[in-house]
Amino acid sequence: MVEAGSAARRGRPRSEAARSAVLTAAAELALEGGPAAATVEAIAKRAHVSRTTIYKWWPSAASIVLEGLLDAVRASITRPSGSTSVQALVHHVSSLNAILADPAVGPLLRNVIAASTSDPAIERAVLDQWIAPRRAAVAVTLREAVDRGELPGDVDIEVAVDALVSPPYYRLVLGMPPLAAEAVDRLVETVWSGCRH
Amino acid sequence: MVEAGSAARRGRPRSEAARSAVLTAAAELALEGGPAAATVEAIAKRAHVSRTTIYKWWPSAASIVLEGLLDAVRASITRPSGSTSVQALVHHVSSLNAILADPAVGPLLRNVIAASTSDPAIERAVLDQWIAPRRAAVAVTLREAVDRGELPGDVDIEVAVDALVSPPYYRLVLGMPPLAAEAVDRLVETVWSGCRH
Amino acid sequence: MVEAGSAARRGRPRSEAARSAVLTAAAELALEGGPAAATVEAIAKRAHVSRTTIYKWWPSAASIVLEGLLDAVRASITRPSGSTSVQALVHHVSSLNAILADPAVGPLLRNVIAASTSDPAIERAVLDQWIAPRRAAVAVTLREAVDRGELPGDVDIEVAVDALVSPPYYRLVLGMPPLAAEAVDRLVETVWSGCRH
Amino acid sequence: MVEAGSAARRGRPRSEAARSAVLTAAAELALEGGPAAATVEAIAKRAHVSRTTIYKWWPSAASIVLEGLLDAVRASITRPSGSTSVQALVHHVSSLNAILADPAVGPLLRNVIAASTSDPAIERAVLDQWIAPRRAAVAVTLREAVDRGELPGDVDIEVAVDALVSPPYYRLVLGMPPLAAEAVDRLVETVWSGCRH
DNA sequence: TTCTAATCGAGACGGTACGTCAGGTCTTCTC
DNA sequence: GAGAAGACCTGACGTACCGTCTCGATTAGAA
Repeated sequence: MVEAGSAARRGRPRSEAARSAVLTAAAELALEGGPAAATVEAIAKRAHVSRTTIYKWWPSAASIVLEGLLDAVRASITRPSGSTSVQALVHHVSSLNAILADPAVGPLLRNVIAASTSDPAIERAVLDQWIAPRRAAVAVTLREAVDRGELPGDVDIEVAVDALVSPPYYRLVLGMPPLAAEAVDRLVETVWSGCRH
Repeated sequence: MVEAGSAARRGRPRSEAARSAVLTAAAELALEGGPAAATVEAIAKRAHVSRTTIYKWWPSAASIVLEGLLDAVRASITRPSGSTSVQALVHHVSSLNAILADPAVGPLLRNVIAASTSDPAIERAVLDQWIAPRRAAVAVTLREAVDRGELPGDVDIEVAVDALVSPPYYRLVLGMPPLAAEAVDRLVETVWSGCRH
Repeated sequence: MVEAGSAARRGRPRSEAARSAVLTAAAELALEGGPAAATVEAIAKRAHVSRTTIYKWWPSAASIVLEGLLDAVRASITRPSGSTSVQALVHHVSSLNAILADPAVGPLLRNVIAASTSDPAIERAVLDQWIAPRRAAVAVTLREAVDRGELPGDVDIEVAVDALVSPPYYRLVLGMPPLAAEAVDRLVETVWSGCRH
Repeated sequence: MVEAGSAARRGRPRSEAARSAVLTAAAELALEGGPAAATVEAIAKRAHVSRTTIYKWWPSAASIVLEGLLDAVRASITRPSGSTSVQALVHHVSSLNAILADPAVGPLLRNVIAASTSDPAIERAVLDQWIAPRRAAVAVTLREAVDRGELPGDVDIEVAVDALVSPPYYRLVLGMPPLAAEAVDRLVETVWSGCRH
């Protein structure tokens, strides 16, 4: 999709100012007034960008919010070097929980997840670009623990990942209060020791 | 909402036929065409009921779907007598998972949860009438296990409930495949033994 | 199209206020700013009527202008009793010329004729409801003159009608100055005596 | 607009291929799909020319159609030498009628006339470059007849011209069937003898 | 031969209006 | 008084063209 260096491109280049204004406006509107407020029309007006330009680059308002979200939390999956498996898991789940509890991120993600119900493209993007990499990070940590003999070889990784990452999403999506930090610790400990029999 | 016997009521009584036709039409439309298809307009047309009547009794299309949902799975929370704690938990989580995986229920609930994002009334109703009773059933079972000494007294019930019930919702809402029956078994076993240290 | 007395009609009746506000607004806009100004959007705004209501009753902006035009000049075809054939023809052509030269009518008709180029429905309506009755009035007068022996029996009525009524339209549509009253007199005299050989 | 010989112009010269491709494409589109089809966008696409180029040379789609029209029928006004006045008039009106009835010309002219309603530049061009020369040819013939004593000196030339040339335009613009050849003959005879008293 | 001036093509952009859809409200008549 | 029918307003949708604006590529005469 992106040319390698030289590639001369004809025509007027895309306006980066317009793109970022749209992303910002969408996020602000969604945070202020909920998903219903982030219409293409309102975004265009606030971003001082024409509606046609928006439709040229994005298929729906939800896709704009999603792109802004992915931009904002890009590279937020880190694994602390020199730590025990449990510490690594706590780090993963804690940072996931923190992101979802962040008042500037959680509501946006909730909107996007709601939109994914009626828009397969959004659903795919959420799964591929948001869910999958985060599940993978947890799964890798668990598999390394199995390799090191810390966990038995018959552990069902998928089930363990589900138990670890579901609660923050569940609470976000249903409008329940987010997990406290200590609750996250207990959750990880419970699942970890449950995996060891 | 429903009066007790005596009140006599003047005028034409509410049509039960209209109510059930509306609920059925809403469910069918939502299953056939997703959330976007279950508009008040379409429901009215399919149910052969006037739009005015619908607006008189329900505030939104989502509330109709929710009411139909609650009608359909009323009294679906049962606890098998004469069973071990683990068996009871497996029963609870399995039946929850089965309901959410049911192609006639899951999509509807997913719609309603999506609608709860932008409608506080729906959010409240989902929490109070759907989520709370099911969490309570699991929590009661866990507390009984603590009382019987099967689990230590310092178990964090809320965390354990989260770990047990979140995965089916998480998978439903994100459009992932539902948990297999054996995965449910392993999930309960993992959390149960994790709670025992 | 309209029911005779009894018919009782269910539902909210059509708003006559809205209809006339739309017709007035369309005429005003078309007179002020030319055909390009009389958009459905602008008409709706000026008439304080919603766009949807307009689309419910009219298929296009031009059809609104046309309806207003037909309303305004309804029953404008009269034939003076007790007059010679030539006087009757002068009357017909003069009043046609006056209407087309009327600054409150001519421009509107010109707009509608322009719209008829790209809209067959408008074209049909103009021919049937505007052109045909006026041609018929002239043709009747000519045929009566033939019957009375004032004109020979082999006169080509259609050709004579064309010669009499075309010039005012021609001048209107091309933006030329309208015919003066005396020019109309001379036109009728010329065609009349030309028909007598 | 056109340079006097020598001037030599620097820079890339205007592409004649582009010009004629645009004129052809505009005519084809207008004939196929009516005035609404001949948009600048569609013309550009069919002519394989960029929109910018079109806007550089023409102010509107209608002006393109008009230019093509004038190109096509240039020098179509001829007067047959050695003929009576009536024959010359019949020749003029017949060829005008034939041009307007030509399925490759009439619809285009009708489009352009419609566009003249909302575009003063088009209106001017139509009057100056299309209408005026044709009226002049007829008027000259009539004046020669007066000079030769075939017509009385008090003939109103303008009125006579109107009566002769209006009908074909009138019928074209309103979508009526064109005049038959014999009808043209009768029209000229009627007006001619009407002018002689 | 390089400059320089004009063209042409490609495509992004801000706009305006389109015609449609759904949400809600209101008015009238019927059961 | 409930319900049906239907007119109405509001607001957003996604699309089509408009006319303007950068760009780069091309083509010639002029320095």
